[in-house]
Amino acid sequence: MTHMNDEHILRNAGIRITAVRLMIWKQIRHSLTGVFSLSDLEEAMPTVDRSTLFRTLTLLSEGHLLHTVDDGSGSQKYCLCHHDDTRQCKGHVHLSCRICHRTYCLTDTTIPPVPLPQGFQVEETEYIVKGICARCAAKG
Amino acid sequence: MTHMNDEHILRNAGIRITAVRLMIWKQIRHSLTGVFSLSDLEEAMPTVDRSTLFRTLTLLSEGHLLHTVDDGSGSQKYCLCHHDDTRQCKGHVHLSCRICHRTYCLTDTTIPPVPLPQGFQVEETEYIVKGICARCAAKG
DNA sequence: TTGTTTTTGCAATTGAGTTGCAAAAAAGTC
DNA sequence: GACTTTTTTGCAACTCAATTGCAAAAACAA
Repeated sequence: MTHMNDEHILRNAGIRITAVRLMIWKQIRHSLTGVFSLSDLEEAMPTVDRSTLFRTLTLLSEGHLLHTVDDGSGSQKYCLCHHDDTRQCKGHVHLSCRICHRTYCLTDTTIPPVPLPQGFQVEETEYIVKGICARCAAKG
Repeated sequence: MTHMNDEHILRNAGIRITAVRLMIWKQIRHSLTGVFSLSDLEEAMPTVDRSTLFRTLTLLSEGHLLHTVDDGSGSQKYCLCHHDDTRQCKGHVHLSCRICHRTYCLTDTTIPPVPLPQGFQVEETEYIVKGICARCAAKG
């Protein structure tokens, strides 16, 4: 966790500041919890155009302020990094709920390695547990 | 592996036989290797309509003759089961190549378990290693 | 056969992601 | 500050895979 303010964080990631970008970043950092999709963000910020949101998410990901999560739902998800830089926080397990379609980060559960065939160059590993989350299971 | 013929396999899975379904099943069983997408199947069988292929894939999956693979590419993949029933062969690791977009099944590499939070009901687990496959790495 | 149900092919729709382009905003220059 | 250049934004349009409604064709049943 950092004590930098939002402007500093963006600038530090090499992202030029604009009113819209700052607004989007603040929304993500302060209001969206856990893993979210472009649609979630769109819903939270109906005044900003989808393409702008999309481009900003891409920018934030490239700046390593967000990381992308493939939860197997077919739609790209994003996740705020708990470190200053996503490169320090990759490789943890995600839970994906079939009922509420929420995806949860198990930030502290790192992905156990497996033996891989010779010659395959690993870039990224996803470990997704699909099922029913505690909240939905409780409801019935 | 089974010594049943194709008709028997389908009937056994509770799928009614039609000429088209049999043709699709034979194509998958005898000609498509590894993990494939609807588009791959479409390409291999241009005379059959995409919606029919799609509905048949769904049917085969529901009958546990195929299993679905989320390789994070955004498009659904399918994989022929090496057992008679997909329920016996879930939970192995997949490799996904960023260059050729092929997905490989590591049939014998089971997914190592991780500790999960109380209350989450697991239904399925995906372990996907993304990167560059040996073939593409060799090319350059 | 004839009538009923299921399956298929076509066309259309959905939904997420993505792009081209002109207007608006920001940055740079005098 | 005024003017020019560059970047960003919003709109509309497009792509691509998945999915559905519906009428015709095929399979099944009596």
